[in-house]
Amino acid sequence: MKTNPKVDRAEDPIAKERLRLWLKLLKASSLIEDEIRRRLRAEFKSTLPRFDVMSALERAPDGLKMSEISKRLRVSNGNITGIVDKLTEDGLALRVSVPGDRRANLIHLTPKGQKVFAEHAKTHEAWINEILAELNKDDIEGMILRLDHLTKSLKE
Amino acid sequence: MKTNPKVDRAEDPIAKERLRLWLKLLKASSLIEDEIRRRLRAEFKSTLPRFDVMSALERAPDGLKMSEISKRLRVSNGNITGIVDKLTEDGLALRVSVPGDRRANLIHLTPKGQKVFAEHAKTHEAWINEILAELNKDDIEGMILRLDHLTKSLKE
DNA sequence: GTTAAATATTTTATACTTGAAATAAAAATG
DNA sequence: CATTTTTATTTCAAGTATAAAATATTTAAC
Repeated sequence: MKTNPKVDRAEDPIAKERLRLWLKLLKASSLIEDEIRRRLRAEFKSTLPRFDVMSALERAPDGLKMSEISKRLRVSNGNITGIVDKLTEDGLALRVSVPGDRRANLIHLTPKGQKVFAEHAKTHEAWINEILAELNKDDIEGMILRLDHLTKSLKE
Repeated sequence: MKTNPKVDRAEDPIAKERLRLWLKLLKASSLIEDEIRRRLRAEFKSTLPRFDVMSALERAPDGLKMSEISKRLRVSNGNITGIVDKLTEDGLALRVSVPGDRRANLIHLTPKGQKVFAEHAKTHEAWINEILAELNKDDIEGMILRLDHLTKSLKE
């Protein structure tokens, strides 16, 4: 059986390189993410989703609607319901009803939540600094440039 | 209250850059990963963990022990138990007992599993090629180099 | 060769995640 | 102003993930 290289083997060599890049990007990202999750659990008995929600709330002094949180973190509404429930049980967040719209709530960090998050955020930054310590300024700027390019191209 | 800039504000400017890099790395990686999960679900009614397990099995013609799968994918044993259970129910994988060690099993892809995975893998590669289409050879090689550097530094 | 240690896997409790369905309220349409 | 559509959120079922405990078996130590 004859094969026509133009058709049967038409794979770009560059397609394989793109796949290789993706696998390496995923691996690096997962290694770091797993380590952060591990430390959040061990040091603070917390989790990355909780950290992410608190981080979003921290930057919104007037509170955020549930749908706004899920939009910013790109996760489902139902997911946010559960995480905010837990934060509320732990006294870290509050649902405040919106006058004039009985469907919605504005979620706020409590003062305790602000205090807890401030500590977590500070430690988190130190962890990342430690984990990425081997990267110098050129490495960092080089990667940021290319990641910006990539992320921009992903949004269409 | 006087502050001493050498102590109170001792943050490296580079620490902030490392954090910025991490957030961008995580974002790019999550965007791609979410898209792949979405397509696996929509096109194949499958999931990324199932794809990953089948991919590991495909490269091991003699089968893999449960512990070997979880080691390669860096996930817990219990997790692999559940995924292999599902693959087995669907007729895609098999547990084969190891003569001389009644604790262990070797997990294999069935012929159906091989066929299904071959199709998924081919499509997956095309998706990545499409998703990363904007990246040229220089971008790709530049990122691969830096990611290799990063991943290497993460393993100590 | 019995006891102790290590290995292989499963089970359990808890948490995260999604998409889809359900509920409720507000806004738009006719 | 009654009906439809949109918006906001929760609930649900199913799958994914972990750490820790439980089982079972093998290997090592004495």
